[in-house]
Amino acid sequence: MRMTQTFVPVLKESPADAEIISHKLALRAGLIRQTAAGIYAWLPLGFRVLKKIEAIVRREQDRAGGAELLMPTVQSADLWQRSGRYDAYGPEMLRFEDRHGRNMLYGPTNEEMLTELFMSAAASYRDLPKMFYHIQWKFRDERRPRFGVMRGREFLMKDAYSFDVDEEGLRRSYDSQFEAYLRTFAALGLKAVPVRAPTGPIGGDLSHEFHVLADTGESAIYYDAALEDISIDDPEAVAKLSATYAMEEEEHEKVADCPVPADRLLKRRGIEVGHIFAFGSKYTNGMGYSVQGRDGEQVHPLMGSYGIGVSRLFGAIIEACHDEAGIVWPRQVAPYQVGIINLRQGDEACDAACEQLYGQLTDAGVEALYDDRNDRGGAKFATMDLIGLPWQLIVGPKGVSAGTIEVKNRATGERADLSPEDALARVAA
RNA sequence: CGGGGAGUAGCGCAGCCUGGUAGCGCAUCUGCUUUGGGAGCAGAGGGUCGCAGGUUCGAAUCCUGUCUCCCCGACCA
Repeated sequence: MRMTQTFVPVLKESPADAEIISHKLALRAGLIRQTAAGIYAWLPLGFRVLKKIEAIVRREQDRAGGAELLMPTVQSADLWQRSGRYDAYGPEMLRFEDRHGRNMLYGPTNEEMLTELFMSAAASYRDLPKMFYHIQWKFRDERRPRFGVMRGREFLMKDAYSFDVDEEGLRRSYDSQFEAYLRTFAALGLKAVPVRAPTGPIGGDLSHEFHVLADTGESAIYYDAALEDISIDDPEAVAKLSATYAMEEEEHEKVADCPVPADRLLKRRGIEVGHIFAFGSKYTNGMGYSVQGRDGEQVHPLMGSYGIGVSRLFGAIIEACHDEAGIVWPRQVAPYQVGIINLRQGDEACDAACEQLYGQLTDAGVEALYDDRNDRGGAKFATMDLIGLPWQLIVGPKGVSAGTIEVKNRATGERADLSPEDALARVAA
């Protein structure tokens, strides 16, 4: 993509609305624009990142045996009245009427809908187990939206729902999501800590929150340093991790005797990006759904639900991956892998060198953003650092006449003057 | 929802107290000079001062109402 064809409205100064670094950078780098409190438009660059995050989440859900479907954003109130949550949910639920005066709502979650969809067609234990997921926009009318897309009212969420006949099955489903979460966050280039969570009003006895470590994170978490040594490739990783101490500050303070020796107890800040629950028969029982079991009796399937805040991850990644100059995208989610900076737009040799690089990268399937604007070098450097693509190819008259391209690694700052061939090989690796 | 703050050009802000028809920096446009880390000079364009009432000869400025946004707190992916 050429800079002159896309739309990357970068800002030198942070809009006064933004408070935290990820929000400021997302606005300054031209990734998002706020359109109302807690509601954002995703501009071309930001949208590419969001789609990449979503793709990684999807890949790991598929790997875990999830069946993807897509439920609507707008739901009817009846459904929620049947589960009893229409009144219980409170003003966080956005409610409205359609033209016929029917009560509708913009879905804050889909437990009711999915339960009804599946259970109305499942009659036997043979239909189980099942794991469904969808990635859809949701709306929760937060009292106070803040932190940009990390705490928006409209947000993109992956939510999965499992149905099992017995506790062992539920545990297997839960663990498969647990593992999928570990894989997802690792694939995004993030360090995430699974924290045992209080189950609260949802009930059940099994719940974990996943926190991405970032110095500016909202919550403090305490955990056993041993946790960092557990590899995701260890077949026992889930069991080991769930057995390792990790608690949010508030819960940690309630623990009388912390089982972790002081020298191994770490305190870090984190951003909650995922939450998984095993809540059993709450909905199937409440909504009167059962299947026929092996012995002929009717049983209420046991459910779990598993959420990942996809748009929140967007903010969390920036929060975890930036420096003074701007964003430093992990390769896996970068909107483009390579930025080409033409220092002398209009100079025949520079233009030709850039066009050739751009063409070769594109042909090789390497996503490249070519800054072909008629700007000065300084402005292009600042823009490229701000938007944080992993690699920069810097093309100037000196290098071109010497037959070299400067390659800069955004994360390390490392630079090298290479031949065009070597430069391409370097960034395509 | 309680407490606090803000709406003036695309962005950041001043002007308001002490009414007289709007200004600064960045950005934008034109020209010239520049060109390896957000260029210089000269010129130019752009604002119903959130909205609605009211007071006044006259309102960005004073009064009333209203809408929106932000921050702190309690709750959440």
